[in-house]
Amino acid sequence: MPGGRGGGRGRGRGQGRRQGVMNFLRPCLLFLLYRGEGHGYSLLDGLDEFGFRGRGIDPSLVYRALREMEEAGWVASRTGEESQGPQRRVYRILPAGEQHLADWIDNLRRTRDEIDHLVQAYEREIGSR
Amino acid sequence: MPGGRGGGRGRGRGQGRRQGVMNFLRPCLLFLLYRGEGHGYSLLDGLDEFGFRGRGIDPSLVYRALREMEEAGWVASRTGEESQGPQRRVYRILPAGEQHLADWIDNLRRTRDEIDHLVQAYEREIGSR
DNA sequence: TTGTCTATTGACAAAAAGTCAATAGCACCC
DNA sequence: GGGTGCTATTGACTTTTTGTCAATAGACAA
Repeated sequence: MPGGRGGGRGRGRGQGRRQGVMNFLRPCLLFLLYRGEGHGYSLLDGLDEFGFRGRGIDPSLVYRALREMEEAGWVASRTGEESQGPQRRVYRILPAGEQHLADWIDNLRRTRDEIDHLVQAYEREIGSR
Repeated sequence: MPGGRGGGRGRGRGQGRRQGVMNFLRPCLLFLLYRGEGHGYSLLDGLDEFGFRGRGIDPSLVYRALREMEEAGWVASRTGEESQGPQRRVYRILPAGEQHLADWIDNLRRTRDEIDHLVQAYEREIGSR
């Protein structure tokens, strides 16, 4: 996603949107859950590995994504785990979510290859000038 | 862009949106113009190379993208070229557009690598189970 | 009580993307 | 001449996606 992986806050309300970032967020979250259950903020921290540096995304976006995936039946949650503040809502992946993740990874491979194709075509064009 | 590169028409008005597709469209168009000027429908056909199969995107989206890039100062157009129908509007890239394309390609490399990172992390996780 | 940190939810608003209508011009056929 | 099909472009309505920030809750410390 061109320009879609930048960090930092937007530039005011609704401007400078990083395109497709939520679209990458969901597979990242699903994968983190694949590795093990977690709650909102712990998953937010885990996103560091995928380019979302230093809580580089608004926490409410994480919660929205988790809620949507739960509504889709890919993950389930329970409340009750103690924390330093309010109780945590802990999410875990479901079999349907694992299947969806596998499909998503396939799509991501395809996407990666298509981006690569454009990059290489550009490099060839540059090299021939 | 997961699921965002599928072909074919959507499934009714506004449903089943292919996410981020316009976001990939613009660098593709800009690259095609980098290789040589063209008009709307010729560029639409040129997109075949990048996964937009068989005019796999609505022509009006191509024209919109071209218009926006012209407003941004990356490309310029002229009318007057004869066709089998109405006159064509032929687009060509400008120096600002070439610079923007170079930046965009850099971003795309980064995006490709970030997607690859997730894919590989998933494969490692699968392999260790 | 106030401040800070963890933790979650929600709603408004802007941006991005999709569909399809409308129009124009040429060639060909009946 | 009128109709059809193809090339070619523009536009507007609608839906979907994404970002910001407000609000609330609970624990702990000063």
